[in-house]
Amino acid sequence: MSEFHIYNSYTRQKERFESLTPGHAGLYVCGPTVSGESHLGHARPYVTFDVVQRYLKHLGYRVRYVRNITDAGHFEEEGRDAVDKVNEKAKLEKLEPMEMVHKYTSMFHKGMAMFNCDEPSIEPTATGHIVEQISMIETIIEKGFAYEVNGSVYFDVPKYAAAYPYGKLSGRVLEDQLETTRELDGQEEKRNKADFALWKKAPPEHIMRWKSPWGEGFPGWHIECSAMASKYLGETFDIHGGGMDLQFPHHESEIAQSTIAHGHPPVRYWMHNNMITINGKKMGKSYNNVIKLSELFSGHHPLLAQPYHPMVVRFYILQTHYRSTLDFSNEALQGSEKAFRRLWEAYEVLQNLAHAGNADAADKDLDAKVVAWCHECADFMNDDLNTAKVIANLFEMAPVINGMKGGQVSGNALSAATFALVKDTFSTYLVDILGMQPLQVQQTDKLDKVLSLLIDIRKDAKKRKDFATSDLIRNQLAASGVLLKDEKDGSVSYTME
RNA sequence: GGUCGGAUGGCCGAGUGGCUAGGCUCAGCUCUGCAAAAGCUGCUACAGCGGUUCGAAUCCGCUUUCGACCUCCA
Repeated sequence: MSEFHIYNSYTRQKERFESLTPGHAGLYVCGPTVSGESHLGHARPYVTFDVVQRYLKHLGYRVRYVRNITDAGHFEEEGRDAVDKVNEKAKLEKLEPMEMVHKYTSMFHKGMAMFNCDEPSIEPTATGHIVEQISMIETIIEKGFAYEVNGSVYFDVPKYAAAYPYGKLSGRVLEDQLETTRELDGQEEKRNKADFALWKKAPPEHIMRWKSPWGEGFPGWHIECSAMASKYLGETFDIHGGGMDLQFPHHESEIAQSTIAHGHPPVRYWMHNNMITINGKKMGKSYNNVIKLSELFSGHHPLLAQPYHPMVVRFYILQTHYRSTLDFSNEALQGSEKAFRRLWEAYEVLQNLAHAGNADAADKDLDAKVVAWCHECADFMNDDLNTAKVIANLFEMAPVINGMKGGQVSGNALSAATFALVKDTFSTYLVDILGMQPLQVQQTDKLDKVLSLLIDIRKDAKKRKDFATSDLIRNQLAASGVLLKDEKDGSVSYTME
């Protein structure tokens, strides 16, 4: 595809992306609830939409990327008491709510940085936008689609559904929702079971509470995203992203609220990433099968055979299409680690490779293939972000690059222009768009000098056929995580684990 | 129960009518003092049963089976 196409969850088909304001693109992604540490499952949407954002920039758009921090408002409905989720956890940990929110927000930011996710342009917090949320609720009440009961405000879903396509996004029928047998808090207050809360009255023990026209309380489940998205991206904006599990009720409610408040639907393209599963089951708090990011990076978890570098995880995620489920296993992660090491090394080899300078390709067939592989990368990205195929094409070129270094492919096989195209394709796609970084930390000069010394001693030993010494140096260094490699030309390189 | 989406080689995972996806593993070879790396070669699958078609992993139907959502969830 020669233009960017996105699978729109709302229409259930691929559509050509066309931004509302030429040259600009607005992207909103549902961010984390900072009442706990992020886990592997959370990494998927943030990596996915980081690539979306990077690709839009690559296409020349100026992107405003908004990702919220939910630091209040969502409440759990366990048992009879509706409690603010943030509030409850804070009590357990004997932390001030803001203290805990800060802690997990900070951890989240560190995790995102390790994944090399670009920071959003705006990262609004729910607690910082209570005024906007109240104002939006007032508008909905004025328009007659919400009602107040006992200090709480509910959205009138059946009334909305009579005039608008409620349930279209999530493929739901309102009648089914009305038959819910589950006992929910505040159910007796609602006019209809399908109604959802816009504002909840705070019980006395609730710490997080704000004054409102309806008394002291806190915002309902979904209003924060609608209020903040419209504030920073406009009443209609281009892309709204998030996990598939948010389609209902979260995103469906967002559409309903915004449609009433603003008179039209809020989002032009809905994008939903699929879940990460573990042993075939979704990774989620309710399944008790989560692997937290810190556990993933340290390897301290019963299900982990080893630690995994954030870049390995990122690569693993991008090797699969974002709308497919991705099953976790040590075997798969280990495979990705090896694969990524090989691909990145090919990229590094490419950086240091000199081309013969010939204008015409000596191997026309190979040259044509390589050119096609490079050009296809754009088509794959344009076809609903097929990062898996982009990576596959980069792998196709790895043997060519390594072969040019090792002598299996002659230095003039490709034309100078094609060689430059390969270099550009790798840095553009692997680094800029997929956002990959090296696994190794940059060595310090001092360490480099020490290693050079050891390498020289070993070279000398090899000359004297003193293999006992040369192998001792190599093996001891390997035990310390420094791997020596004898190159074909007699030089020695090293990599660090 | 309702709605939706899957079932691809030892493993992971692309792919909506015809062309070897790719990665990892494994085996053999080349190179190498040995090793590692790299290169080459091999392993050719689409849950089952019908149907449409010159031709189906890909379209249709049925069966089996797994999962997601319907409740906070990325």
